[in-house]
Amino acid sequence: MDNRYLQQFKKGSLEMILLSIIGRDETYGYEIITELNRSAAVLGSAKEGTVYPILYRLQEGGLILCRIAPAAANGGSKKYYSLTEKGREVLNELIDFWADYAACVDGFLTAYEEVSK
Amino acid sequence: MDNRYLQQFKKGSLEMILLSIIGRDETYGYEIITELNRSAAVLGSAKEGTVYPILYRLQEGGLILCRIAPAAANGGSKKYYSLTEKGREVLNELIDFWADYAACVDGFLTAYEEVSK
DNA sequence: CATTATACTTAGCAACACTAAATAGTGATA
DNA sequence: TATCACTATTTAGTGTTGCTAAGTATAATG
Repeated sequence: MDNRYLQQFKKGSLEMILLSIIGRDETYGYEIITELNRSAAVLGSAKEGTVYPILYRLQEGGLILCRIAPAAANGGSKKYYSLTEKGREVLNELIDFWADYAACVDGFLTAYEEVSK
Repeated sequence: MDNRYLQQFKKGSLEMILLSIIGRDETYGYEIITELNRSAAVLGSAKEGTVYPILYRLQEGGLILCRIAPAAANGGSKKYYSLTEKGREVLNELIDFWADYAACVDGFLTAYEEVSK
């Protein structure tokens, strides 16, 4: 299974996933990375160079906001992110849109399977 | 709803969708475009600059092969594409992978909805 | 003091969908 | 026959995204 497809599938949905994680409770980049690597093996291993730029982009777009916490035990200082009102609205729209989109894709795949079986 | 997300969601899955359409029956670029625009409104309007490069890429990778048909009534000559054995294998793997991937995404989204309701 | 773990930053790259325009053949219509 | 509409394909250039790979910085541990 070519790893290229995984990389492409992620596009767009990774941003939505980060919003949904932050929407559960405020969290920071490193924790998001470890969470993804622990509970989402199908996504492959999430890297810093992927996650942090998404966080900056979301902040830039006003979808999340940042609270800097002092350095905790054994580590650097954390940047806690939480959803803004706009972020929550966009996430809810994205969730609806994702459902439509996935249903559309499934439509093509089942149509293929109907014919090819 | 920012149109940007749609464009990103498509990445990777559009290639899979084209494979599934070709896998139903041999077809050509223009027909794929009209089919997408007719029955997949959620994908937005499919453009030539999107579909044809994917076809070339799939052919390059040995997933589909091409048969040139003479000009039909009222139109130019068509290039009919069909799945190769390799293409069928890859498509089947992609379908399985897509199911896992979509389930993973849905997992994050429902986890968010559990908390935020 | 070196190591380990935590936490964030960023320059450069590759892949993909899109924009936009072009080419070319066919049939109909005036 | 000149023009238009429709069919069908091609392709150069662009923007967004995730990844690679390297770096900075803090604090506990031994």
